[in-house]
Amino acid sequence: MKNLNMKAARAGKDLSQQQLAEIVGVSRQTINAIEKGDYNPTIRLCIQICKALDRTLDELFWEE
Amino acid sequence: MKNLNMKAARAGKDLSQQQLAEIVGVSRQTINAIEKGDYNPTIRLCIQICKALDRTLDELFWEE
DNA sequence: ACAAAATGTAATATATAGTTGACATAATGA
DNA sequence: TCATTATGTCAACTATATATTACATTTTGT
Repeated sequence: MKNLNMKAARAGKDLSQQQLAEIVGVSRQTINAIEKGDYNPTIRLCIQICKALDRTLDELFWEE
Repeated sequence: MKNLNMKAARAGKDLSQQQLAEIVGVSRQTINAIEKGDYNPTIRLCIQICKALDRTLDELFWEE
């Protein structure tokens, strides 16, 4: 399922997928795939993304 | 680094590594490795573990 | 309308998450 | 003390997260 929280938080920081990818040290495609929701990143990458976007794990990655 | 929060939460539910592994559908070695801290589980597994232990991602997996 | 940037999406390759089986030691209870 | 269960750890395997390259489409600014 799509990660719209992450997309919104990234937009709120005015970062492109490319820019976020560079900050957290992964490829643009990885960021794209996570937002698109068709895969399952590692917790360390999630934590990196949270720190880059000033959000918590629960805010960006929790799902019921 | 060791995940003592997870170890404590599991103890609080009186579950063995084996039992938790069965609940979340991974091997006992995987649970052991996560608690021992020498690797990087996927977010979906983290969420499964959180649900099994009635904790949130931030409570069990956030790290400064 | 045009150009540039951002995003979506393949295919192939590599690193590593997670499995399986096995064995050793530590902890627990009868 | 003895048997059982829980935990730690290793080696070899399989599945999948992530990289790289490439190209198409959509968005944005002028």
